[in-house]
Amino acid sequence: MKRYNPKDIEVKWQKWWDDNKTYQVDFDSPKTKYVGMGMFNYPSGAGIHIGHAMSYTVSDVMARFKRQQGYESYNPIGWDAFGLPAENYAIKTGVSPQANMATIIPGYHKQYKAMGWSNDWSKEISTHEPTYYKWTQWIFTQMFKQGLAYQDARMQWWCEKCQTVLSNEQVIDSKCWRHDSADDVEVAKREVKQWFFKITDYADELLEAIDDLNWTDTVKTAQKNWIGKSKGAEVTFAVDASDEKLVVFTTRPDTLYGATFMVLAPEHDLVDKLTTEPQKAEVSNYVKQATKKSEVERQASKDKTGVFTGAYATNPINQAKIPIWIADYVLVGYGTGAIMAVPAHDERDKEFAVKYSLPIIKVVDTPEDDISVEAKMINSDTFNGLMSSDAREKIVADLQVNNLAESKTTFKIRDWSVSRQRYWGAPIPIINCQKCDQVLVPDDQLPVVLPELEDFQPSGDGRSALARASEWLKVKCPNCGGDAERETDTLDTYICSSWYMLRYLDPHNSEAIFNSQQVNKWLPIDFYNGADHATAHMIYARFMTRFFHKLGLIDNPEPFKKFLFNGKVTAADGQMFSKSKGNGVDPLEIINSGYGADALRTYLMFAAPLELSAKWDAQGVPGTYRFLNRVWNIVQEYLELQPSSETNNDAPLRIIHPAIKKVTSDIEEQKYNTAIAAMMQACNSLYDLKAMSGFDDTTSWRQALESLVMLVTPFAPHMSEQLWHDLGHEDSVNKGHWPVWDDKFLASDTMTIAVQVNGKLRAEIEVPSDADQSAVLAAAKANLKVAGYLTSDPIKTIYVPGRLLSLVVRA
RNA sequence: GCGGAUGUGGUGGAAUUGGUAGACACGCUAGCCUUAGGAGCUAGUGUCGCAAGACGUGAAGGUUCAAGUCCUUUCAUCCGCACCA
Repeated sequence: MKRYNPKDIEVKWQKWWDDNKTYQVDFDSPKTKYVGMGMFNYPSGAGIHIGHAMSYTVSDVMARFKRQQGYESYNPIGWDAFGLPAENYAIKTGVSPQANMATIIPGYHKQYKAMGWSNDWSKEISTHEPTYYKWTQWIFTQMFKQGLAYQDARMQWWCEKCQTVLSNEQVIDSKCWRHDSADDVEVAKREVKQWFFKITDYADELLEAIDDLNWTDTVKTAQKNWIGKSKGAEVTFAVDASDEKLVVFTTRPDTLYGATFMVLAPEHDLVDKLTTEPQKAEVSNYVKQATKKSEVERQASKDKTGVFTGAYATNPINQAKIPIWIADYVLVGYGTGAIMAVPAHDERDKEFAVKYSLPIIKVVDTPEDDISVEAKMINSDTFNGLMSSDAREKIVADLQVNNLAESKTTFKIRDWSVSRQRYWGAPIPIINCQKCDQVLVPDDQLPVVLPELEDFQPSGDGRSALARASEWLKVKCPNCGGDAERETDTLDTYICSSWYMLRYLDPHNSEAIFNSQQVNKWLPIDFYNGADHATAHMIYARFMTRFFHKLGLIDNPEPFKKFLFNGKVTAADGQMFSKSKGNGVDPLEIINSGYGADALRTYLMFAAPLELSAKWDAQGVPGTYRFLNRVWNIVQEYLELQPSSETNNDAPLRIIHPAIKKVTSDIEEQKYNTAIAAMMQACNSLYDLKAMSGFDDTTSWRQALESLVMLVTPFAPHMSEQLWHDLGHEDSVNKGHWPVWDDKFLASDTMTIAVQVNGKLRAEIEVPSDADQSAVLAAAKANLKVAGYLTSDPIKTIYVPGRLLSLVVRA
């Protein structure tokens, strides 16, 4: 009998699929489209590890499943090639990132193909190719034209090692995400001119649309918190002995009578102007200290510190004079950078008031000052007795008459900082002209090609190595024709990865970013998964898609229909796989050791529910290997015996049809572990049946075995392709072959009913499937064991049809 | 601190959503078989107990004929966010 030997089979079918273009998608196909994909991969020298293998198999199974069901199913492939590691490697070795990618990416090809992923390689893209980043740059020009790209000097995180600014999410535990080991220093803030995309303009719609997304709740909540909408009001306070107005944001204008002092962020514009002469020294000292500290350092110690400015403000509601302080617990980037402090009803203000002996006035009559409880107003003049929610509206309305307040909504999300002072990225298509200021590179001159260099060290003045590419740098202003210089900043790689899914849908278009009609046909991405980036990347991709929607380029404002935030595979000790720890497991190791990709894929999908993270257990692969081996062997035995009896025995069908139903619905919901368990169970039952009655009834057996092969295909595509062909087929099982169950094979002749007496299981009885309650009851009473517990007639009888009979007797 | 999730045998995990807890695997034990193979087959494997039986889903209460599932309190672990006014 032919033995299961993955080594021979897998390579053979991988080649056959390539030759037959099995996974090549026809964008114009009349079939219903389906797109299943995992998150963009960043190609590093280390190659993929088991964690990647798990993630990409999840979407591959989905794409294969749909392809088998007859969809035109697309599993796209591409590389998020720009980014720091390749550049740092270039600085260290002198090997250009271009050359480096040219050797790294083929290694990925090898791994991806060995895993048996059904990618359409004819549509491969990479973000570092000018044919791609031409359009990344084009997006920048569109943002600029729409007023959504702007430059501004900001305090930015700066990593000394990277010589670049970092976004908030690239700062982890006060260290750079790339330099987070014990001997790396913490990042600090620096004022740098940065380009921003005005994602805040989209904050509201990005938030509103979340509820309708078919995504994991964790991700939806994380995005909501990230966007952080709060409704409140801006209230204007007059400043004593000054024309300046102090505007604060508050979510609780009803507590205005309880405002006993004001607090400005140390960076607030008015600090200098307001500070009185005697306080100047102390205030400037505090400001200096505060700005030197990183935001993370400030947050590390929650002790409230601050100093008095010497100035007073007038509360617009009751003309009370209250002192103005500065303190670093007020953040410059949120609201107006200034607050009215209501120590009676705010923990932070209270702590501050206690420390500096400032008055505390209670204005909402709540137990324990819990302001989230709805209660009546006190100490608030004419508003006393009102419910706080009513007072909230009334106070704003009253002040609004004199323009002293207005309803306002604020967001936590900040504009997206998109420029990086690095070489290995898409150059920002801007020309700086002394006369004309910032001028866009005209569309017909795109792409601005990244020049090849020999030295990749940042220039040291805060600019990238591009500042030394003098020939590239010098350019004529497209506006006035005078001498000008190119922008030396490049774009954040998050931009490259926020629109790639759209490019996948028209990857070779050289005339436009994509063809709208085609993208409209193929959007949204039906299935998307990944173990990271619940917020940043996923919000950016949504923002970008909405932007294209506004431009009229696409109909659908949301890119991803279904998003699965899957768990990670960690090392056996629970640690993350990482290059620095050197604990990565190369999938090729497992595959080449003889178990093959099919067993590895099946194990990874079987080990745990996908949203849970699982520990890598090398013992697990032999387990699924055994299962595949059993599927292989029973098919081979069937073929070898060439049975020819037609006995009308539908037993094999009664085993396989319930499995078809279960597997189909489980895969649809990405419950792969139970889908695989159901296949194992069916396979075991088929073995039992074979032991009992052999391959009785050839036709039923053939149907059962072919169905089993089809069911296994998404997980073990190579083995099942071989079996499919052994069973006499010449086409691919991977395309258009998914079994359909027939309800008539789901039911059996008898059913097992659990019988409980006084809530305890006492017996299981076998009754005909059509037995009604009285028949079941009679059968139960006839059961000796049950009868022994029935000391009297049941005073209560509960029957759950087909499952359980519960009898209650007096104790 | 806030938010989200998770807690079930020696291990990974099932459980039709209030209806037989431990499916399916891993591991382990015993036996069989052999063209000694990353084998295969048979039986067993929650705990206590010779058994009958009792107990058992982080802990403690509660509702119910019936609770892993619902309610109340509580503990632990993981992941986000973190002075957002």
